[in-house]
Amino acid sequence: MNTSITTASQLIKLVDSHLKTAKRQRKIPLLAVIGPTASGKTAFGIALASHFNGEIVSSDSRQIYRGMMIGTAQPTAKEKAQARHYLVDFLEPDQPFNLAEYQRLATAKLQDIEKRGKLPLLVGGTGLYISSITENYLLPDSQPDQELRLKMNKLAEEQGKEAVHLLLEKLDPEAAKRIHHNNLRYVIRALEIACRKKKFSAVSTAGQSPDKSPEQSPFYPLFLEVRWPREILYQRIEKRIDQQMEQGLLKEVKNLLTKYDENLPSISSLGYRELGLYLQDKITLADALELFKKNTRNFAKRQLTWFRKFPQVYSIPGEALSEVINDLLTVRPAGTGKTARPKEK
RNA sequence: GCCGGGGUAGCUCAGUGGUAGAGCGAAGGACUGAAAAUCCUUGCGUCGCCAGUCCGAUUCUGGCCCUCGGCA
Repeated sequence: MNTSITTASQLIKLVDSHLKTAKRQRKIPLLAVIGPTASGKTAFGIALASHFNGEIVSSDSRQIYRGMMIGTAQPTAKEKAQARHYLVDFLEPDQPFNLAEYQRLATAKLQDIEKRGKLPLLVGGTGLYISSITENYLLPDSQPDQELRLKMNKLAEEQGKEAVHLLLEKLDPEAAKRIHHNNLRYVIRALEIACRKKKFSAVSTAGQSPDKSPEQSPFYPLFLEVRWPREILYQRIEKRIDQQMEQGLLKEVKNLLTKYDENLPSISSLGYRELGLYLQDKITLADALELFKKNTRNFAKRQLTWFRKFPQVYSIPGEALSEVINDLLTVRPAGTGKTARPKEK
């Protein structure tokens, strides 16, 4: 289901009623601002936070890294002054990070915000991270195993990806059926889980598909999606990349590459990878920018695919966004906290 | 104006007397510990226009239009 919201008053009404329902259900209300890259989530999130007395937890897998402010479009200092942000700009680019850790950190932060009487917001475009919170993923008890990953990657190189998939077929036929043999990354992860289950077979539920339990989630999310016509979105992506270049993205990338390995997940983010190719003289700057833009468009498309599966989403047409933001920021007289959520108990 | 190359999918091009394909792009999809990652699926388009030959032409012939290169 999908409903369109075009004015601030509609939005305020919607949020107020959502807060009431959450209270009735004894859950923590959560505003989840979603949308593809360059759709305007950051500004929208800040306006919501400011209007509803909220604080923002990022659900962006790349804004977590330090020293990557331009390329990942982290909130600026000015924006951070308008609303508190968490899980942004806090991790060195060579530090490992993963879904489980995100889920743990984000959950704790969101709960903490609520305890302090503020409204928690989740703002960002990483579908997997969002879902892990809003759908309450129950992650399998299986740590990443770097040694196994290396071994399996080597096996794939020597004997082909099918060889690795064949291994999975023996250990977990169900998972093997679900995962395409070319998707080496997924196959290896499934092997990690399968090996773990084998060791602790007493408690395993073999071959079960991944689990979630939204009913038992502590949160009651309201999805707000910023939506643009496809062509306009692509124009915005192009424009933003040009702006990032003007802000000195090339210098930022250069700086990171002198310190870090180009194969790190952080450094292989959009823009960093393409500009890295240019800095290594492998392609021209014009080609790098074109590739950067194309890859970003493709990424936006994947994000949209992910968001389509959320059951109930309220969409704000991009054309109406700036007025909504403006109204959110002006409706509430500054400092009175008049429309702030009343604290229960 | 003359000589030559070419006009086929959004782009670059391959190809055949029985109405066509590859790469790129694009679109759609999957996704539970690397996720801005990783992976899967999808190609009827007046084969430049008009006429002729032929059972049949995108493929051959003629004319026209357009385009690129060379010479003027």
